[in-house]
Amino acid sequence: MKKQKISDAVIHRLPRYYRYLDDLYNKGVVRISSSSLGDKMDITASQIRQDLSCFGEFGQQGYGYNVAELRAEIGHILGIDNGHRLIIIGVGHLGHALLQNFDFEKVGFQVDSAFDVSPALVDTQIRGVTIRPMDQLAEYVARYQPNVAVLTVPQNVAQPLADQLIDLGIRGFWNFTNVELSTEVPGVFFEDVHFVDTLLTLSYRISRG
Amino acid sequence: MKKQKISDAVIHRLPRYYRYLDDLYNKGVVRISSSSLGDKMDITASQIRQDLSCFGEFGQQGYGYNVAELRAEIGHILGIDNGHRLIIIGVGHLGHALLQNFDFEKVGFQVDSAFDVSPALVDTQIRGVTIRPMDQLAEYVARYQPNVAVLTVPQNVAQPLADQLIDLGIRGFWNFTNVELSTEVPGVFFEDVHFVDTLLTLSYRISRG
DNA sequence: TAGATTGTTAATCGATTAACAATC
DNA sequence: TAGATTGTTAATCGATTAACAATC
Repeated sequence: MKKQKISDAVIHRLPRYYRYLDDLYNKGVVRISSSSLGDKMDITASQIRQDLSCFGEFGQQGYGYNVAELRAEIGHILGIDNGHRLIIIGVGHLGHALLQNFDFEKVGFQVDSAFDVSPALVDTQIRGVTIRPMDQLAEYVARYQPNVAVLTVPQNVAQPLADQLIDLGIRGFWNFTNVELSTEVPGVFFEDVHFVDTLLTLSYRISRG
Repeated sequence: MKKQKISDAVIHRLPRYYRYLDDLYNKGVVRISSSSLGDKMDITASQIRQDLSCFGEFGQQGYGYNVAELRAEIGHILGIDNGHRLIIIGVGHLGHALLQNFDFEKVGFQVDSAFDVSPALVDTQIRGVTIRPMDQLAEYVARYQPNVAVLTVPQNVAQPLADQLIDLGIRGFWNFTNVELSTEVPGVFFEDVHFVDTLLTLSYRISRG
């Protein structure tokens, strides 16, 4: 096992490994070799072994990898068992879609609460999560200390809101607004989901492909 | 200008360039140099110039780039002016969110129609787009020949639906289901939006950061 | 045991950065 | 003109692939 900085390229492949292993696991597959996993995922066996070697030794010569075990190991590397607690800010159509359909528990996140400005939504529940008014946000975060916030709010309020939440202790942002967020505070991470970028990539490919 | 295969790394930076240039354009900025754009975007001036050189010469020595012009050029490279026409399949919370909030026109896509199985939704309109029943999908696509489909449907129907739509002429898929789609047919492109992957990346970072 | 497959080192390939002549 | 900044070539850096000894 090499102990060094993990490259972004490797980090971005980890969730994909996890998805494939989870799928194999659910199908009851017991073992898999790097080469057959590579075939499925359309990458080289070498790359899989090289990637995994950043984190430890999970296989066995002549056998390959135990699916359940490797799935659990990668889940652990990804922090799935770290008990993250999150809040959803903005329960418009998108926030609603996430609350209703996204399986947060499966990837180790507990949804503590949701917040919205709309009086019609406040005090209603979606899938057991209570929607609270925005003006209770600061107090709530200060008291219950969730560590992640999902931002499904209008663009213009995103950065000031993030700044406020960072002060209150939020350390991760799953950002669905179309602006890139940033902060000077160390140890805070943003994951920006830019819908526009992926649609434009598609546009590029069908235009030139 | 080098004429060769454009790498994925470059392609994935193009939408981000476009976003920044669009922002500068809207702010009325007239010119920008590769170094000041690099500062804003937190990448090197060299990389910007190298990337752009794949597609042509858009700057001027001693001056830099004209913002409006470069924005238009990159938009053109991305195929924004190609008159893409798309349909949305599945008008649950997510499909609804896209229909209601996403500015398709701004990136060169016209929303022709939407489809859903729910009788309650059929024949209603969202932002001027009529929702049609799923059993009219094949006939509609065959007749009106849209080229892109947005998939916001349950996982298990995604691949067979995609296969059917490819037969009918769809060439690009903006796929929001959590499965990776594929096809043998050449010239068909999938852009998978894996929410799970980005949330897991965030989990990794806050767990180790 | 023999065959299969790992983890790791070395080789290759590609992407990023630096440098600079050309020139607006 | 002098200063600024491009487009491009060369140098560097990092990521992917290949190869193979170790070993289950």
